[in-house]
Amino acid sequence: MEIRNNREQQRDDLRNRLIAAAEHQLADGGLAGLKAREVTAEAGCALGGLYNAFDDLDRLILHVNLRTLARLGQALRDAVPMGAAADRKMLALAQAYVTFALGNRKLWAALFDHRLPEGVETPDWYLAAHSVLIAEIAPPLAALRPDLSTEDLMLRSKTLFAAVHGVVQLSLQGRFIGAPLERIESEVAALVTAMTRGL
Amino acid sequence: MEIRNNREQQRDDLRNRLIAAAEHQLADGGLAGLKAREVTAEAGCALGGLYNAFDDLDRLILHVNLRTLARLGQALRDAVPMGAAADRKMLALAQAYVTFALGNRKLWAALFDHRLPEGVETPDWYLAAHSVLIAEIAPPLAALRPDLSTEDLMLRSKTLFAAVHGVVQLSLQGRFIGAPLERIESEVAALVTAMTRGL
DNA sequence: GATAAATCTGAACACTGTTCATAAACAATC
DNA sequence: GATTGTTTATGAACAGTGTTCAGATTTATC
Repeated sequence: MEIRNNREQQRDDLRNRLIAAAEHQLADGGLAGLKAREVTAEAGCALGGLYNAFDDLDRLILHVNLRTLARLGQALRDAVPMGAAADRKMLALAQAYVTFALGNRKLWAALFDHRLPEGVETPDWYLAAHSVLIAEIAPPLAALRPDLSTEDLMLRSKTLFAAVHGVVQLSLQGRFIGAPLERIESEVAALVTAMTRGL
Repeated sequence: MEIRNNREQQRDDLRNRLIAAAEHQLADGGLAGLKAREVTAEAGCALGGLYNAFDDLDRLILHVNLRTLARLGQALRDAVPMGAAADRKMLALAQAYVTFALGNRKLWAALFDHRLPEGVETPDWYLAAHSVLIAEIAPPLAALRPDLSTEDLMLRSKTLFAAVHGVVQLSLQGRFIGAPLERIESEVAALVTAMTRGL
């Protein structure tokens, strides 16, 4: 039988409550607003309970980010118009990324602002979860750039993502040299068009 | 006479010693490694002295970043080859940016990782200091893209910087979807070339 | 029910940034 | 050069963190 005994159920329950509470606090107050005491209060357990369920606050944040990445991945997959031309797909992906960032600002920021302490290496399952960021880019890019080898295609997909991300990030930061919000989409579109144009 | 009395001299001395100490700690251990007690110890003053010289640690970090921006601005200005074609100038600028980031990783990271607490608005002098990031881009871009209006030219300069920055940042972060270090320069070059190609 | 193992609890700890009463140093005036 | 008022320096104390851990509680197994 696969009866998960009460222990495991409660353990998973608590973990999920903690993740949900942390997600809530993170979406509200950003990384700086995430407090162990507030999270455990909202999750309905004692302060120490957090450290039975997770190694530390950083690991809990990683799990929140995991959820955010899953939602972002879904949004990107949903955004690709079936049967459309490759350049249309690319533009749709970029726009979906902008839309997600704008609609989930604090959680999206946590994805890129959070840092593990020096010397602590990122778990593999967390690294792997980031593949959603470029998974949808490679296929249409391959159609637009048949001159690229598989390896170069992967690299260029990462570069294209990073470039779009940079524009969105500096713009949403809103303090330095980013584009004003109402022009992000058009600037990103120009960037994507330039990068996907063949030789 | 412009005899700056002893008070002002000592005050400026202390401020400079604090900035230098903070820069040192920041270059060593990043933002997370900057501690008020270590900084004041290295600067040779009591803990409270920091709060006579600066409002708080955040403001001290802003002053360190100001220095970093000045050095970065100088590096970028030095990188533009006089009399070269505009596209060469653009590539030289991008490469200089990569080189600076690689050679000043923690201080460069502090430029973009540091956040003021919510509700505290960034001082104008700090915002203004960021103009060095795009100052050298606009002139060669104007030559390459005579079709752009002055306003669009500024916006596109920011976008181009942000795109290059995104690639460098995600690569140096080294954990997600960035290019491997040895390929950053070529990817950035491809990005710049694509973005500066005229219509 | 008895026993052993896992889990929960929250007081205590270590380490932060920041404040503030007090002391010291300085500048101005006579 | 003594007096006086102002500025600056000091570091103990404070408030807010994340994290630990000995003891209490719950759960699973026999």
